[in-house]
Parts: sequence; C-alpha cells; structure tokens
Amino acid sequence: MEPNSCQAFNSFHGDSSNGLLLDWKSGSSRSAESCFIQKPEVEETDNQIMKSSSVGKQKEKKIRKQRYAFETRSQVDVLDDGYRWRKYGQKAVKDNKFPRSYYRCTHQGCNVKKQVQRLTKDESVVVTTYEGVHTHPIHKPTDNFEQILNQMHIYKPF
DNA sequence: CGGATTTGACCTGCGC
DNA sequence: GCGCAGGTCAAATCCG
Repeated sequence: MEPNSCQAFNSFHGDSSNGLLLDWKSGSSRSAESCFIQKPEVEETDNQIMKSSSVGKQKEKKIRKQRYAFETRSQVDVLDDGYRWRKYGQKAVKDNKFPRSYYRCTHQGCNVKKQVQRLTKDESVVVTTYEGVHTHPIHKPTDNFEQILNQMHIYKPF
C-alpha cells in the first residue's frame, strides 16, 4: 500500500510526539536488524459479521480495530513474538511477487490477527501487521524479543 | 493422534 | 452487473 515506506520511517524518527516510536538494533540472535512501528491505523470497522448471509443482522458492533504495522529487516518471514499463531491463509498480492500470509492467535477467545508480507523491492524486509490486542499472557517466552514486545505494549494507545 | 499448514474455493467490497 | 483484489474458510495433508 505504502510504496515509500521510508517516508513513514523518517516521519517516525523525526516526530515521536504522535505516540509511536520504536527503533531498536538487536542485531543478535533473530537476525532482525532494525524495526519500526508504522502509524497505528485506528479505524472503526464493523468487522466480524461475515457469513450468516441472509439474516439482516445489523452490524451494531462497531469496535475499532487497531492495526500496527512493523517493517522488519529479517531473513525469516515469521517473527516469533512469543504468541502462538496458526496460519489460516496465504494470498498473492498485486505489485508484490511474494505472497502474504495470514495468521491468527490460537488462544481461545483471542481474535488477534496478523499478516506477514515481504517487500518486492527488498526481499530482506518483511512487513508484519498486527490487528487487535492480545488479552492473555505470552505463550512462549523468547529471548530479547519478549522485551521488545513488552515495549510495544507500552506504546499502545489504548 | 492432535494440532498446525497447505491450498483452492468462496465471499465481499469497490471501481469501472 | 462484472471483474478484480483482498480476506477467510475448510478439507486434506503434514509433522511432532
């Protein structure tokens, strides 16, 4: 969607007043060199619903879905953030020769989703988009990534 | 054997 | 209304 994501990158480096700014250089075990948070899209979507076709159920549930996009320089597609994910889909996106993977948190009642996409321009960069908020503790502690995740929670504008 | 992945079909929103 | 693009389902399959 955002062809020049570096613009967003600069924007976040130059302006942290808007809440989101995360930049670290782990450069260690996970081969993830740098990462930053793109602006959280706080959008109100009627979401859910799907199926149940005919029945004219009105979509009163207007919970806002928050999406957080990270661009991560990593050699692996899926970043283990400590949660348990189940892949439920994979689609090829236009303008991108790499497929996008869709994951869902396997914790019961936790509807957090995430999608992982690799940039065509830089196949060494993956974009991970989180959707929703976890309401349960981390399933599996990871090395320094856990600490990063923890910071992310701090920055979340609940 | 149970849970996670794979993969094509299906659904929906949107632009023409 | 049709077709495309993105998102999800679900059956089959894989793997510990």
